[in-house]
Amino acid sequence: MENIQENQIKTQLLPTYNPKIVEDHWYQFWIEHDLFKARDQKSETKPYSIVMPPPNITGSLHIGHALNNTLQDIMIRWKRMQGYDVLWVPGTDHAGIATQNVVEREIAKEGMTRYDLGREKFLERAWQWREKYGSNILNQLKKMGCSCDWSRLRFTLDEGLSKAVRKVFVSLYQEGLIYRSNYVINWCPRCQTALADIEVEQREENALLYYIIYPLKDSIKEYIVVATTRPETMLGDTAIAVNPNDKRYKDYIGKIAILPLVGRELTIVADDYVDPNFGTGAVKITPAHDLNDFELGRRHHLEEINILNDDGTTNQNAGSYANLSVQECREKVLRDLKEKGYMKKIEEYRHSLGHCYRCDTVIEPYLSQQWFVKMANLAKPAIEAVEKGNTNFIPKRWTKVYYEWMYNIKDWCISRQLWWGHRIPVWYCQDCGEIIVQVDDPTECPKCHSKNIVQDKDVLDTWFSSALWPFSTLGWPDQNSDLEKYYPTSLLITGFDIIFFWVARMMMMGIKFQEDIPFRAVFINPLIKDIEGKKMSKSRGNVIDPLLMIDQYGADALRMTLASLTIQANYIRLSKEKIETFRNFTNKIWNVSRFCLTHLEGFDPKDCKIEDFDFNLFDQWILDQLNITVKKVTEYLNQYKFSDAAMTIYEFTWNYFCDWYIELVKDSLYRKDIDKLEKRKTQYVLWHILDNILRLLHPFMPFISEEIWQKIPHKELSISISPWPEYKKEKLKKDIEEKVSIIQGMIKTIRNIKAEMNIPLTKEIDTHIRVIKSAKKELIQEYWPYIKKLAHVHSSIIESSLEKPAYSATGVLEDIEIFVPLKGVIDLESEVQRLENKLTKVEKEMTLINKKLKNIDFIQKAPEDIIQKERIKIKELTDVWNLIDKNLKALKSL
RNA sequence: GGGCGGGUAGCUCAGUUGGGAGAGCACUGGCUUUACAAGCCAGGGGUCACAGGUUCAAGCCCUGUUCCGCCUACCA
Repeated sequence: MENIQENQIKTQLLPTYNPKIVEDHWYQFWIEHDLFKARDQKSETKPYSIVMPPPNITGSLHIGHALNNTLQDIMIRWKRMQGYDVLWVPGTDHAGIATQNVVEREIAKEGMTRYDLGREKFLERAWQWREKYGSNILNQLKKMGCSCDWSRLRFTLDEGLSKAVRKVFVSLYQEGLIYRSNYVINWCPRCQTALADIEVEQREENALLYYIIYPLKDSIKEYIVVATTRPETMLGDTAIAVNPNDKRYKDYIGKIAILPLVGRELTIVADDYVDPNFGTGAVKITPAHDLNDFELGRRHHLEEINILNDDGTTNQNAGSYANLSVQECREKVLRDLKEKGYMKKIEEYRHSLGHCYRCDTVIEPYLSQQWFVKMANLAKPAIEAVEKGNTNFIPKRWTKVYYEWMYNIKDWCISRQLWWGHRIPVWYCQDCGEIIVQVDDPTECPKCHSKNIVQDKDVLDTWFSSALWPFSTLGWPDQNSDLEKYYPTSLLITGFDIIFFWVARMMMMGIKFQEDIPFRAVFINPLIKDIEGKKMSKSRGNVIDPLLMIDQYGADALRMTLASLTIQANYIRLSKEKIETFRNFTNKIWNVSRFCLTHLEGFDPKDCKIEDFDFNLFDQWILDQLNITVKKVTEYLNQYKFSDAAMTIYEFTWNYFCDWYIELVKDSLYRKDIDKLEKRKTQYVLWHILDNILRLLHPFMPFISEEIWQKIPHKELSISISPWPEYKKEKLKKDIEEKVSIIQGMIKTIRNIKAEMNIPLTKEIDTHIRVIKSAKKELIQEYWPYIKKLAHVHSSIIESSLEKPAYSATGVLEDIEIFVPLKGVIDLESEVQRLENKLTKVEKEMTLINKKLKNIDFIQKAPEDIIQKERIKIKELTDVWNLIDKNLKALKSL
């Protein structure tokens, strides 16, 4: 607390806002006072909960995290201010492959592989690494101002979460929804593990299509030609397939072909899978290295020959081609085929190739024994939940993406040949062959009581534990009040790239194990690209580092920028310049607050009786505008329109409060002879508006709003637990806005004349104002001091009838004429030109409206109020035109 | 092949039910106006991709065309 006060003295007078001496202090303050902590089951308060998409422990905060967590924090802080019992669960993900890669690289520096260390020692190293670096990203989130409940921090490999993983696995296994099978899966030879389909990135590449001659047995002349992009896989061929309706090959079906270089006999089979129009219409079949071939092989009971080792080199099944990398093997096979005359031709070809999403290595389809989850039945209720609207995607179009994947869902390969992760809770009895699947580690085989049991070597896909995140983090499977109170969570915010990986799987697991959806809404935030629309990447050198931006501009500026960009699109473009805009905004807030603070000296809202105050036109106007702003911002946040919400506050603060209200009240604030009550009233409005701006701003810009709010009179300990401004439904006085707009119009018109006549704004001038309507005349007279001040006018005549001074410039506002006598100063020609330009503008508008009004169909068919509007418009424009024209003629006759 | 998103000011983008084209940045001119030059004041700038249709009225609804981006699919 002392620190903070010292700090306030330091910052009080600085003319520019310095986030560096403010941000850490307030974060510490919030933490010290437990302001981010959710209540508990005893609290009756309505809950609002979000579970954070857990960043990888290997990760460092990038701009995508910054956006995602800013949006969550906005919602969380907003709901907290609205009085909800708010819970934002933070946590990290153990990231199987990524972490293992990092630790392997580390021990490689010591000249070792993980196999040198052994599983146990390797895992020790991995945990050490995690202890040392695994919280980096969480500390970076604190820099962002994220108001997570750190007392509920979770990690996917925690004891509790691991228990949840085991319980889910065992339960799904017992239900027959998890099974073990030999299947062609995606194999990353570098990571040496299986990958799920969606972990493979397809990319189009230039390749070659090789046409290879396969001779027929018992025939010297006849042969069959097959086309392939992966010639080395021929070593695992066990058949050739043709389409049964392909006349060209009718006589070949059932015959035997000889595999070149190897000599293996291949049956020629008929199958509908083969497209007669592609290649030669004949396909080599390699069941162990191609999914389609595998399935065809099963239909025709073909032999499955695996020619690869786990590391992607060829095994003994490749014969004389053994112990080569795929590339080396391909080269050797091609060389030999050409040499021996088996290569018919080679064509250039473009096709898509799978790459590992973690290390980009080319994926090999690979036959191996893996664990799978049966998805179809799990998907069904998860689809229904969205169809019924129990869970809503925002923007809505993402529902289609979700459905598309869910309808075509395939079984999920969940075993990974890694060491870092949740080890599969399956044990095999070495004596009787029993398979033991249970939550707790067994000590003996339940069937034969042998102690000779070994656990499955594999670990589970990281996403398997992530899928449980919304309930495992809340304490499941332990009976626990958090789960009861905060599940289903209120909202999930994430990127569209993990709708399949994560959102869909959480939906399925949540519904399966909690019998309820995991979240009521899913907001899909856009992905950030650079200003040219290119993806940010280290190799391109176009990354914007959020921590650097915080250092340069402050966390608030970054957050507000990100919020202001968050429209409901797929991509948004970010640049430093955009952040600068909002850094400037923080400075604007800082300075208007400095202004307010100097005028709030000695002010205490407790001394105020609002009934005693006589709010003038501008007071009422700014209070109304604030009220409208509160309504808009609240509605926008309700609809997750972050950009609109942010920009509405921005506009009110800058364009209404700073540009107009502050300027309008300055005079009375500086006046020495001001009435005490009058002064207190003005102070009250200043305080009230500023206080509300800060509270509206707090979810977006938590630091600066707290810093300033603590300096103005306030009740609560922190702005973060002060109430969100409420919209007051009372009818606004209709004429207030109209009156203010006339006064603003007068000021702007005079300023415009000055600017266009090259007169400095601050040069005092005289004006003659002709205003016929007495109500308007009185209005202008009443508020003349304000117009005089803001437009820098020296003296004025305001009459319903007066002569236009001969040598003068003219401004027209509706039916009001403003003359600025400029004898000796005015350049007649340029004033004529100026008025003519204005006339042209008005004429253009009039033409459009006249066209409408002359259209009989319009008069007959358009609604009355629309027609009326147009008539009023044309009347006003005509008046303005006449006035300008009259003055123009007068000028010309001089 | 299938699907989705988008083409509005020089740039980045708003524009909810059809009814006077907006913002930020950039640009131009002026300003030592006592909170702020990270500022203040004033201003210029758009055939709303193209073609057709519905309508009294279309940036918005419908059809077609075109260009860009993304996702997805087992054509070897």
